[in-house]
Amino acid sequence: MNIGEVSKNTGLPAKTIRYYEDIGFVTPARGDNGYRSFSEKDQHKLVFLGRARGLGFSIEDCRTLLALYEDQGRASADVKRVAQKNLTEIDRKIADLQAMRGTLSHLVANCAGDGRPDCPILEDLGRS
Amino acid sequence: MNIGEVSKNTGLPAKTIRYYEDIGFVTPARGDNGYRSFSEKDQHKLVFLGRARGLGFSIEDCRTLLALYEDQGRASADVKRVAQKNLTEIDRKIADLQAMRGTLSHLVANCAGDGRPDCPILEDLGRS
DNA sequence: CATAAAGGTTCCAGTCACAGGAGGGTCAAG
DNA sequence: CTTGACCCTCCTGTGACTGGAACCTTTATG
Repeated sequence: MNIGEVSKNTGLPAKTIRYYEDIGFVTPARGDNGYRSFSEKDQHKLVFLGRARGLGFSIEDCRTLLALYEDQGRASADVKRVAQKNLTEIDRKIADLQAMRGTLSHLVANCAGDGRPDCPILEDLGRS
Repeated sequence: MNIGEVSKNTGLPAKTIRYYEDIGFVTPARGDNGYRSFSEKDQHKLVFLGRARGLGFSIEDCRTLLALYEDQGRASADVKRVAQKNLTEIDRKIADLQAMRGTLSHLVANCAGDGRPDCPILEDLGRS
């Protein structure tokens, strides 16, 4: 398969797939014309990576997860630890955003949003 | 004031303050020794910026907000629009993270996390 | 058969908002 | 006089791609 078809099948942009090759996630064969030639296995790996990224795993975590995926002798504890760490990080990000949201929505609600210059949003940002 | 004191007062790293000068947020005077010399007003701007960044506004939005802050003839509608856009963006990010969290917490909860290789997390990522 | 569109290739630069570090100058205390 | 704490500029790196230039190959069409 050429990169375009794999892109369509996996939902990953061709640019991203080339990048994933660069960083060693896949090593597709090459045709006589220099075009990448992806196997089913390559494509399957890319689907795996797309899902892992979609769950917020970093590239380095994806590398770990992919290695575990291909290691039949893995311990599920190793997988769980990586996932748990990511989950904790996601919770932290959510909490940060909720805090921002709390303050910001309050300020927005109290701003008249008309032609006058008085604005509680700027007052809050500039309070001494 | 030297950059160190301003850093302490504002909570912003000196590196960040220099960066904010680079991008035109502040233009502190310079002493004969080449050191930056910050006025109260410079410091106040930096506090403003630190708060705005803390509420998730992008650098470009901060630029807009700072300009509005210093424009006595502003319309609060302009401020509100910027803030509302940021709020919408924050909500989108929260929703994305909540979706990840939902899937991931479910998978983590179902993973034994022991020495055996069977793992619902990898099974989900690798499903065909 | 010529050509044009669509797809492929590499390589370099840009994104965002800084952080780290090298290599140096300046200032206050002992 | 030296030591250590500041300060300066300039360059590079971060994460995970994305955009674009310049070029080659394949496929469809007149």
